[in-house]
Amino acid sequence: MSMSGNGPTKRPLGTCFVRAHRGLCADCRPELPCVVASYKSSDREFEAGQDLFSLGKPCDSIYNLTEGWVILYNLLEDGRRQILHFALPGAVLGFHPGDSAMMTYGAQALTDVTVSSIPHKALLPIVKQQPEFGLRLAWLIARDCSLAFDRLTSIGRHSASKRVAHLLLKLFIRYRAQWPGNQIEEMHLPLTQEDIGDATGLTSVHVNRVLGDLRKDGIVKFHYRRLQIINPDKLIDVARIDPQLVLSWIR
Amino acid sequence: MSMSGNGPTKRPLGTCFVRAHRGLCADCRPELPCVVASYKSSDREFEAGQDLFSLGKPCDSIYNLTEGWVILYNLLEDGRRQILHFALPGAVLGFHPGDSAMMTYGAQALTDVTVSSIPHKALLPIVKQQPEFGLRLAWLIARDCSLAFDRLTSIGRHSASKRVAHLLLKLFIRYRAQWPGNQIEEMHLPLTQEDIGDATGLTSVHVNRVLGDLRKDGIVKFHYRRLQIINPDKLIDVARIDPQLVLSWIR
DNA sequence: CGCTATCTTGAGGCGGATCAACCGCAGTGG
DNA sequence: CCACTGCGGTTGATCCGCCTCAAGATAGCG
Repeated sequence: MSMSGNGPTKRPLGTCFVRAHRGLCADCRPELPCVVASYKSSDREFEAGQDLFSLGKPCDSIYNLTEGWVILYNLLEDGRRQILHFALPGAVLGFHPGDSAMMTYGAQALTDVTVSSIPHKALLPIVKQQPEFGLRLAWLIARDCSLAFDRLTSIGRHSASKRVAHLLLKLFIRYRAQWPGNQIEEMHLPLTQEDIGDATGLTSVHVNRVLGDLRKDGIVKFHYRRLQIINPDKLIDVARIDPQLVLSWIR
Repeated sequence: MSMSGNGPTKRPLGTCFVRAHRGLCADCRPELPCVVASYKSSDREFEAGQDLFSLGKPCDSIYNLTEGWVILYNLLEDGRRQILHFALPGAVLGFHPGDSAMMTYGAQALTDVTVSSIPHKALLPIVKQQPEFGLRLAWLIARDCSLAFDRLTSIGRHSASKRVAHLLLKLFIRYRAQWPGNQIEEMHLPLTQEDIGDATGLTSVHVNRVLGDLRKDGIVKFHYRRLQIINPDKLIDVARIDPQLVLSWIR
């Protein structure tokens, strides 16, 4: 279940095939020389459904996601789940506060996934050789933190339909940002309605009703992991996101 | 409204007066040489209620909080608010994704506050001189991110009383961690019930009822900004936090 | 073709929001 | 000294959004 075949139909030739994933590697931000090239990072692959690391267990490496979708999640003792974050290519995973501490959340591959891993022990040497690496790492983590704050506001203060709309819009924009210059209004979104519920703090039953409403209102269709944005303006309105801000994301 | 006079009554002499605030400065993690000493960071003060930076405006410096409490928050168009994070001494504020971008959240001083500020422009030179600085920065931000994930789970999946208990317990533990070796069960918590509501996604009315229940059950008392933990074990149970984990925090 | 995961739809209940008083207390100004 | 004001907390009545439980329907897959 890779991302291939799910992409947009018309895609500009040339650089756009090089995904702008903004990770730790060399092609991400040209103005900063890259480190990973000089450090022999080892690639790993995970199948959809596998855990990259697990809740309550130690994790001795950080992962730089190069292909696929990963969710970070928390489990409650009664089996319910809260999805904390959707990681897209470029994300850094597993940089935890405190060396060799237990992870306080898990990471599961939503699709087949490839990552390059760097042991925690290697971080200090890398940083000494390439000081910019540390800043870039901080920058990537700060972005994830900002996304977490965003979802905190959504879950804490918005109604069900706004939460779902917000989630879909954000994922759509983040996905699209990986293929700059590309105009799409449809994408493969590897989620079940249960996943959407776990991310928005709702039950899958209620997510289903909300999606039905959004479809009836001609805003979005989400059916069997295919997301279509029918009316972007309405979606932005329902998601309670500043249109100005959306423009700045799209660039 | 400084923190003085609010501290615990019996405090071990000696090192415990040096607050372990784990910030960017030299006394935070002895194993890593510090940077800020070599960079002439400028101190600033803010009064309680003032904004360190505001939602939708640019912010050209990062702040290292040295004294006081700061909240990060979001405002909705209808005037409601979501508190995203409580920053305690040692925290790094204003390191935003993307240089000179608009802040997507605001920061307000809950008490009188002192910070040392470092312009964004100075970060790259600092990192080049002291590479560990970048790692420490990333580490601090990752910790905040982890706390945000924690609250996401609480708000998304727990009942009102669990959310409130979770918040109070976390704040208590984080406050106490600043004074290691100190046994206290009472603290000055500079929050209103409205603040607690804005942090937990509840209304102040409902927070009031929940606090009443917690008081009746002999778990905690929170009255006019004074928090007393009556029954820590029960609180840990209600907050749905792994007792093992709590122990590891307390050390 | 049966099995399982996912989606769909309905009925009923509850947790927390909303609306609306009222209290206690600290200023503050006459 | 007391009236006035404002903030924060307290309490009650009512309402509604979302959860829960339950029973199909549909799609994907070996």
